Amino acid sequence: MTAARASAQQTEHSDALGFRPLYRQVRDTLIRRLVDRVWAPGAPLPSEMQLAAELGVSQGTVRKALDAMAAENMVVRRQGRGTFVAKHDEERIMFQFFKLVGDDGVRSFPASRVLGLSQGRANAGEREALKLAKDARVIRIRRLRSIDGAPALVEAIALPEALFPGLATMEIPNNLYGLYAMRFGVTVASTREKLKAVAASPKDAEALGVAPGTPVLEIDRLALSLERTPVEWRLSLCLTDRMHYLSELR
Amino acid sequence: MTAARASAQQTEHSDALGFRPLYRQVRDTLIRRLVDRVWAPGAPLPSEMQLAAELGVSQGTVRKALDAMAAENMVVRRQGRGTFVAKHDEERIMFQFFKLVGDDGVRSFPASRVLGLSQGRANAGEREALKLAKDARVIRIRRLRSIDGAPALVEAIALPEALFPGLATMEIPNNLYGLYAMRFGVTVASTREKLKAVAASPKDAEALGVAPGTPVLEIDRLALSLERTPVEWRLSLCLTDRMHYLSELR
DNA sequence: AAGTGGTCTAGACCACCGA
DNA sequence: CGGTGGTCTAGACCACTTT
Repeated sequence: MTAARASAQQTEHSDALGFRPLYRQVRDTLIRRLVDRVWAPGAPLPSEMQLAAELGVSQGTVRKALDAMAAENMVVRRQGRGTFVAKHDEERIMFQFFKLVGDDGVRSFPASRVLGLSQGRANAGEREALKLAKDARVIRIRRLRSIDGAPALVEAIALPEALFPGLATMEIPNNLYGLYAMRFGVTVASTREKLKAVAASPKDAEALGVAPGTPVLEIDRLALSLERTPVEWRLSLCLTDRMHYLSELR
Repeated sequence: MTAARASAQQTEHSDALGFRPLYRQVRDTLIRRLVDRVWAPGAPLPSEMQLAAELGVSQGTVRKALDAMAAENMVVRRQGRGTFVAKHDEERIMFQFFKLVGDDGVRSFPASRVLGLSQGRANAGEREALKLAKDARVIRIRRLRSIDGAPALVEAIALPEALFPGLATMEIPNNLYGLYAMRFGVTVASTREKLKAVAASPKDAEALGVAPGTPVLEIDRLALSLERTPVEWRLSLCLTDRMHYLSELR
């Protein structure tokens, strides 16, 4: 984006249908750079003044773009220090994507134990959820997660193999989203969760150490990248006798 | 807030600890007026220019306050028309507070049938949830809600009697939040929901037409007013065989 | 045409941070 | 102290809606 941009924007203004404000174009340009890893997670972006000069817009316009990105948790702004690319550290995941809270109000991030790991052709459900082609392959992970040693949930995770080459041979960390970001350049920007109450199957009940048929909270989660493409499909079954899923609506 | 305000704000700027930006003070002033029903739900607020002149600040500051309130769903802004006080019509409730969606992706607002209505001293749970004094009284409503004639959920609702005098003698509409707003001047601005999977009790199972012990989704919802005081406590038990609770996270 | 909110700019000053 | 983001102002122009 150069000085020519500003006038290009003028013509876009005149367009009958597609009108995109300047700050939105700036936002999209910056998101593009985040996707392209121009700046690493945790690194500071150039200052508002520098970006404004480079992109040929006013500081106020850059500010509005950055404010929008901060509202979407893509960057973090710190007064007096700068604007930083959001990181996927445990704390962020815990508060942004992990909604399970102990009934005492304390949030605990559960430890994980991998129960199984496999690869293969995506089945119909996986293709549907992850929007994959007919012959695409997936990596599957099954984990048991515990809090204070007590089983809390079992997870079945499906990943497009194309996005995560070699993941199956790696050590699987507790914080998967950090791994996706660090090793594969994939940023989880949003999730869509469908919740149901179901009866635990014999297999899941055994893993969780409860009787088959025990009511468990099923969380069907699809994770999307910055570009809004499906990145991970995760089916979790949670024991909710000592914890709950917290949802705050405004 | 008059011209004197602007200088008062200057001194607040100098305060070591309590620093409140001008736009936030404007926002709080306007929220106060919403609470006091200076403008009815659905009515237009004065234009930005008029508010700016009246409050002795610039139009840009009023704009920032109104933008913040729009982000909190307190007002609705419409280009070329004006800024309006948010209404509690069915559509808004459906998309803002009602997160149950059919598995086919279609949202249906369930019809209601009142199963019971009573009044009395608040029990320990009700006092705790609604932050009531020891001898406070509550109104209790029990409803069965159905979609296409099929039972979908049972609700147990508790309301502080002090906030809703005479409600117990009224016709109970399907959209309770609209009633709270219209007849009692109480606006539900946000909710906090705790979700669990539980086994249906014999009583609830009978109401829902399922076998006792069937897994149901329990939604423990506390509704807060604009001033963030508890207004309603609602315990819902939902059948999730054909629907789910949708949660989108960014 | 008039009035509304939406965008964009430019400049001033303030609060916060680290060197 | 200098640099960062945060607030506030003022004015111009644009897009949308109603008259």
